[in-house]
Amino acid sequence: MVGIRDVARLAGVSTATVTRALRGDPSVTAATKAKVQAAAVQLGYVPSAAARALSRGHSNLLGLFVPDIVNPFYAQVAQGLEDRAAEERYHCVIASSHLNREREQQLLTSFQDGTLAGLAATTVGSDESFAAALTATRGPLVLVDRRPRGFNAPLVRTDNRKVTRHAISRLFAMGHTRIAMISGPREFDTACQRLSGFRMAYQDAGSFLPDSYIRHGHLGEAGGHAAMRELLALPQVPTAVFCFNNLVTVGALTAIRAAGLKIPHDISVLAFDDMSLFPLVDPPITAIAQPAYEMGRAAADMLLRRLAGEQEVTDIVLPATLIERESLGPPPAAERITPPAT
Amino acid sequence: MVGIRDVARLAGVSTATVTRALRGDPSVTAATKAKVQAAAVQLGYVPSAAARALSRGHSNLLGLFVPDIVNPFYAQVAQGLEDRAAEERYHCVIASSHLNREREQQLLTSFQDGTLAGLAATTVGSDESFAAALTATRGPLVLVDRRPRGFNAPLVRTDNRKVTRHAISRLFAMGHTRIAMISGPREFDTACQRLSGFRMAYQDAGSFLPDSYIRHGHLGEAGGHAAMRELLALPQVPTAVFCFNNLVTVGALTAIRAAGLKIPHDISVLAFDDMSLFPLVDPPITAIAQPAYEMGRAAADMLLRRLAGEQEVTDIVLPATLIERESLGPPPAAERITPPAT
DNA sequence: TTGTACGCGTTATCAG
DNA sequence: CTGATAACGCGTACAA
Repeated sequence: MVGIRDVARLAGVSTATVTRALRGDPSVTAATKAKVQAAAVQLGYVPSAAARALSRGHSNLLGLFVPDIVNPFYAQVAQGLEDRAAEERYHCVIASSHLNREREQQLLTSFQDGTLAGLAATTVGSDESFAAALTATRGPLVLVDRRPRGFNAPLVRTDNRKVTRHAISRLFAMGHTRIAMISGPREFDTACQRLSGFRMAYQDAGSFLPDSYIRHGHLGEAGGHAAMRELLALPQVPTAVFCFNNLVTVGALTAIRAAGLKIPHDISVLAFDDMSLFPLVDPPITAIAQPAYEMGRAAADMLLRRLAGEQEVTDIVLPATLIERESLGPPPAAERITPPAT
Repeated sequence: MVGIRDVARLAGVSTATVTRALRGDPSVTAATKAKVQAAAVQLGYVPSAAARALSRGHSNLLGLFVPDIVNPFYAQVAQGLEDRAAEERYHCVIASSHLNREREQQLLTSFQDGTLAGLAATTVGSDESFAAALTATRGPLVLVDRRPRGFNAPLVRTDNRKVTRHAISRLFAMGHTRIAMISGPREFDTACQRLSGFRMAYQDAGSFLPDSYIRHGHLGEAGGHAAMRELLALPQVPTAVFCFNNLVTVGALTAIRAAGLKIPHDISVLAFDDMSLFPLVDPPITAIAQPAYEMGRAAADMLLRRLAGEQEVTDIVLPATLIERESLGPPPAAERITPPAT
């Protein structure tokens, strides 16, 4: 283990000078700097991260807590975060909570030990103890995608309501009157916002929205699948579905296929969150794409700024865009003739 | 910042006892242990990760270097690694190299500073300096998926040759005689192994394999796309294609679609690496699925074992499985009548 | 069983 | 511009 003292000795200077020289401190003669650097490379000296962290008071690690790194949306957020962090010589600790409270708590604890200089998180926990743990943290905190109740950390998100309203209006424009939504848990502000946009589109169209067309609390492929089955079992089957997120969409798609229905001929499908394979799906899926990568970058940026001393870090809202493919079409002919009861 | 001394004071013991009590050392009275724990929770004491790492000589962080965390294959590896690591209270630092040598070197340096206790990596670098850097590392190293030349670290991989040979034989059994392969870089041992299995299947079938049916050095969606276009421009268009990996498959699929060809009617497609959306693609893609999650777990396990003092850690080969869907079919009728010109 | 005291490798303060 | 030295917070021989 070659340490800073070895370098200092070889270069004929003090350890303090070594630090300064290596950090490029302007108050060091070019000559000394050269000597030190030469000694450092000759010895293959690399400063100890642990010692540095202990001395400086914080590490060069940014944390990212997400529900599931396998979900491409979060993987992209991670990529954005990492790329931005790398620019500042930071690295990323990525952890998946699987939407599990215990795991989240456990992760939080490991953050309290100062392993991380800052944390970007998409959490599910909204209970008191959780919020307390998250707030009583060592470094800056940034929320990604959604903000659970009781948190006041800055958030980076997309304009859920606006895009949703816009996208759903397209469906109405195509002649649909019976559009359903498979929504997420009521506690998710994202679910609320998307639902809000959905409702606004209904109002804009002057249509009536039966409660049964909104399936709350569905998450993941299984949730999407179950919700879609419920929807298909309704007396008045909807002619279009709006899915809360990518996984829910996949589940819904599977259910529709299992039921032997054709998209968009029998039913139209609109997804929130795009996926790289959506263009190749049968049929290509029309989706609302969130700028996941940019969200990750923005989160890292906010963290970095706070780490650099900046106090005023506020929410940032990024635009999502509707990517039109082929899963949206006019409602089935029969439906156009027989308007829905009620 | 509440430190160990505060806890010691409140509990009326020494710092040494605090450490021992908290670590569950058997040489501590149940009574003292209780006192200490009470004091610790009362004060909300959390040991500093940096101080601990400095003192113990290594952190509780495992590193994972992959080409691209957005690639679902690596995301699954990451998930497996993290899950296994979490069992041992380790966390994961994940970094994407984007197959970029410079970035890999940079990442390597940050590993040399002791940030990581161990490293699992899927690297591209095979040059001398890179190997040297990777070997002159602080903690144990495990290779995932492939081993570049010059490395002697243990590897966790799948039996590429065997599955490939098996899968390709299915194609021959269906009547194909003109099967092409879009392969990866020649330096990748994975490419060599899959190519080897491919060739063996050709031998088993007693068929002749023209050089033009093997496209070397293709990677990513762009690579797959380009290679597929070349294949489609051949005088004797192949009746089936085997794609090196998931991204290459996507690119090939896009090219086939752009050419207006139907799968499997006009051409059959076999993918290496499964993807969650393959069942929904038009048509559902038949793929060779690698146990990515298990590979990640295995890698973490090997690292953990070495960290626990075990010396004998050897390669581990996991089985891959062929998942049959609908992208494989008999060759076009015309082809069955007119055998390929040598 | 428990306490004392030192080491881990840097950084940063404060003289010079 | 450079050097000596005190933290940083924990783990652990060694002693009691």
